[in-house]
Amino acid sequence: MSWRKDQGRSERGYHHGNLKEALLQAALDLISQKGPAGFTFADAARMAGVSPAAPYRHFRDRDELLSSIAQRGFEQFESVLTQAWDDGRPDTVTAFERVGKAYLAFARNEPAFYSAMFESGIPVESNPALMAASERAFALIRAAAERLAAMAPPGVPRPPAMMMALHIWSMAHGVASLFGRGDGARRKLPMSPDDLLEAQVLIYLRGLGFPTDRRPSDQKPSGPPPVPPAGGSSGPWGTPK
Amino acid sequence: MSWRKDQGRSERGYHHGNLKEALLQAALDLISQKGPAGFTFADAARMAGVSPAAPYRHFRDRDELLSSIAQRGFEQFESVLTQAWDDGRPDTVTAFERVGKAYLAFARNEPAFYSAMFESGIPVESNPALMAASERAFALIRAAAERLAAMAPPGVPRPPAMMMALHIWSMAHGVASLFGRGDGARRKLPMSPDDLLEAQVLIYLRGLGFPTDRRPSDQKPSGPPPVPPAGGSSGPWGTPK
DNA sequence: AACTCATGTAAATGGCTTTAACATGAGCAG
DNA sequence: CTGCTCATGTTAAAGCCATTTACATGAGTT
Repeated sequence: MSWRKDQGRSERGYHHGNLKEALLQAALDLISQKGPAGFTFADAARMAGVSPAAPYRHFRDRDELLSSIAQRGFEQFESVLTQAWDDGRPDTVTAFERVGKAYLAFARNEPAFYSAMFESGIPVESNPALMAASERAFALIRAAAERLAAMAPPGVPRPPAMMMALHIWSMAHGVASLFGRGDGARRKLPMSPDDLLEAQVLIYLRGLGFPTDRRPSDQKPSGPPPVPPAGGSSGPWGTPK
Repeated sequence: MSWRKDQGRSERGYHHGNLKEALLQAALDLISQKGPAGFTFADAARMAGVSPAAPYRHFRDRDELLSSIAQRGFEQFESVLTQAWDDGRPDTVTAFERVGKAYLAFARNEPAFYSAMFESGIPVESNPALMAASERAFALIRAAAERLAAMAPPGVPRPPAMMMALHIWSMAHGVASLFGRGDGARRKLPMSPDDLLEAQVLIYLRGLGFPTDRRPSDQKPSGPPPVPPAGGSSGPWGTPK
């Protein structure tokens, strides 16, 4: 299977054979190097070994390529989050935290995707497919929030799952975009972005009345844990770790 | 005072007289219209009524102009937050919420500044003046967090103010950049960004053990309010408002 | 073998960025 | 008032991009 164009160099007939993929990959590389702004259509073409006009056979324009990348990004994002969620196993809170870490890991490991998705300035709502992909990703977060909300302690008004989902997303996105980028993060922190987010989410959940000492105590809100006395000896922020 | 170049039109000698300011203003307009990416140096020059090369007498290049704008943005930002904080009057929690609203208002009303500050891709750390301005703005948030932390309920480990500040900033930035932009916000919400953030912060503070029923009960943690039973009848999210 | 259509290329247009050489005129020295 | 000088503008030009149009290639089909 190595007979076709090997590395876009000399060996390649008139036709590339897989240009669309090559362009997406090239763009991804370029974006991770120079940001979504620095990326140029011509560069991607050059990197794929074709003329500057060739990409137009596969993408209406530069923005469409960017949109495609963002869309793929959302798809991978959804996939990654779904795996992390693992349908709430072994228990809802643990799984939820895993999702948070997966979120940050994605932002860190796939800065190109992440910036295409959230910082490229492309109008998400203008592209139905893109928006659908985006919503599928968010749906995972919402589903997880739903499960969390369902195990809210009894006797208190149950928090709207949608609101929780939006809050969680905001926290994750806030941490990721302020501190968690692979690009050598913008600012110095007293703790890792992962820890920062984890503490934040735990505090938030505690604020909703959830027990946050994480045990497989799921599905069993029988013993009324009304509210953990707000910080035993193991708060969400340990001693200077 | 209206004799000088009035609107960059015909009446203007060889020299503009105030080009630097005019360029900054023009860039600001352009960015708010087309985003930090769509903004072009040449456009700004045109808008100011000068040749495309003129701006180079005032800014090394396009990026320096962007940095200048970001810096001014941070300065205004700091000013706005400082006013909102009002040194914690009438009480810490109220003032704190005002800061949150001011944060979102800034992002909404000054999208050009906000995107130059957080989404233009300019490396903050490379420009000392810019970074300093950024840190002064953050210092305000940290100072407020410090005050909040100081009034933490007794008997529980006091949360690190720095961590709180980072958390609050993440929440505000997360909400602002996901939902709170003037550009017709990216997604539909069941509640306003302001309410979303307020609820989030309240839940978070409650998670830290703070009383969140907001009264001028400051400075007076005498009557031990250990923890409000996590959601009386007035949770941070009212009935569908 | 001839056809056709997707996929590439070449060349041209129009912008933008940036630089270099030149022009203006505002402020200051005499 | 007369000149000088330097900050501030202008023109012109090089080099890069995006995008379009006309043309070329060749893979798959008939």
